[in-house]
Amino acid sequence: MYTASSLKAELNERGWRLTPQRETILQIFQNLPRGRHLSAEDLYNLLKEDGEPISLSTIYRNLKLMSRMGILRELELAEGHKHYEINQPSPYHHHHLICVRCNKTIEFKNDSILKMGAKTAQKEGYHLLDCQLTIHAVCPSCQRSLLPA
Amino acid sequence: MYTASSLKAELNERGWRLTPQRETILQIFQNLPRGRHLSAEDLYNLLKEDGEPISLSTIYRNLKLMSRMGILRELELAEGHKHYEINQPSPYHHHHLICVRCNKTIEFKNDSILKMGAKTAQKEGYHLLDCQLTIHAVCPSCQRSLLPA
DNA sequence: GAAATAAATGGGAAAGACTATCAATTCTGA
DNA sequence: TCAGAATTGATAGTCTTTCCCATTTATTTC
Ligand SMILES: [Zn+2]
Ligand SMILES: [Zn+2]
Ligand SMILES: [Zn+2]
Ligand SMILES: [Zn+2]
Repeated sequence: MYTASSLKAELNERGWRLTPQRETILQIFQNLPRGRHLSAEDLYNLLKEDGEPISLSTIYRNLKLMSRMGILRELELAEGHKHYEINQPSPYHHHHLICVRCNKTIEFKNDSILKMGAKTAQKEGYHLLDCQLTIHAVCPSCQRSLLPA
Repeated sequence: MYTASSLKAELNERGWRLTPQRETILQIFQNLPRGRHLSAEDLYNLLKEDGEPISLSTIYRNLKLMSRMGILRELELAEGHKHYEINQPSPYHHHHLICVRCNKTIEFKNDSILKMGAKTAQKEGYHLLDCQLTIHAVCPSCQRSLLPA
């Protein structure tokens, strides 16, 4: 769990700075309910409605930065744009089962997957940032529908 | 392993057709060496060089279609565009360890992950198409480099 | 096998997500 | 307090992917 000051420490370590925008973004994701994922646009609109807008440029820049730091996870839950969520360790770490037709997403947990991922990264000398099992499938209701594709 | 006629059967089942373009695309992916992944543009150029060009529209349409059918896998190996490879069953099925800085990708196998994915999909009544463990990390040489971000 | 029906292709235009640029602002450390 | 460096915000630009539609091709029917 990041606090403003632990985020600051980690940023400073790399010669970067803690800004109000970065702190706000971190807080949003930390308080997001389980199973909620935000796109850049979602976050932009959410902040605008809350009366503390952040420019889209800054949002895109920081979503990428925080993903590269391992603070956020970058998810492909729908076509055309990415979604983000906070990257949590073992008891909260989870994966996604996605319907490729309607994008209905189910989260599920499995500790052994994270362990295997960490082991694989270590074996190759890679520094682990995120480990996600993504299952592409067709949900029950989309199976019943006779719509094409 | 798909043949032209098994692909035709599967297409016809859904009211679709086997075209020379679809057959060509399937062949390309089936003959691709291990560890090679193609973007839409890669495939377009490859076919053009081979003297049997297919339009970009058709390529995009069919990469999507064949992914939705479970014949191809849609991978996020680099930012900005997708990569595709043939979707193979258990002994050949594999996953990806990706450096988020230089996109160096290592493939690795793990049968238990596919089993877990299949089990999860089944439990929720989803029809499985693809199951991929994606590990985002920083490779050894990028760890040594002092470049920002 | 020819005609009718429906699906697929190709080409170009369009959409839409993301990035680059740069002047103005803000943070940090001397 | 001041200089140097990083960050922001606004906008223009890039680039992948989708849309549109006339033409072509595959399948079905007679
Ligand atoms: Zn999630
Ligand atoms: Zn669905
Ligand atoms: Zn692969
Ligand atoms: Zn690297």
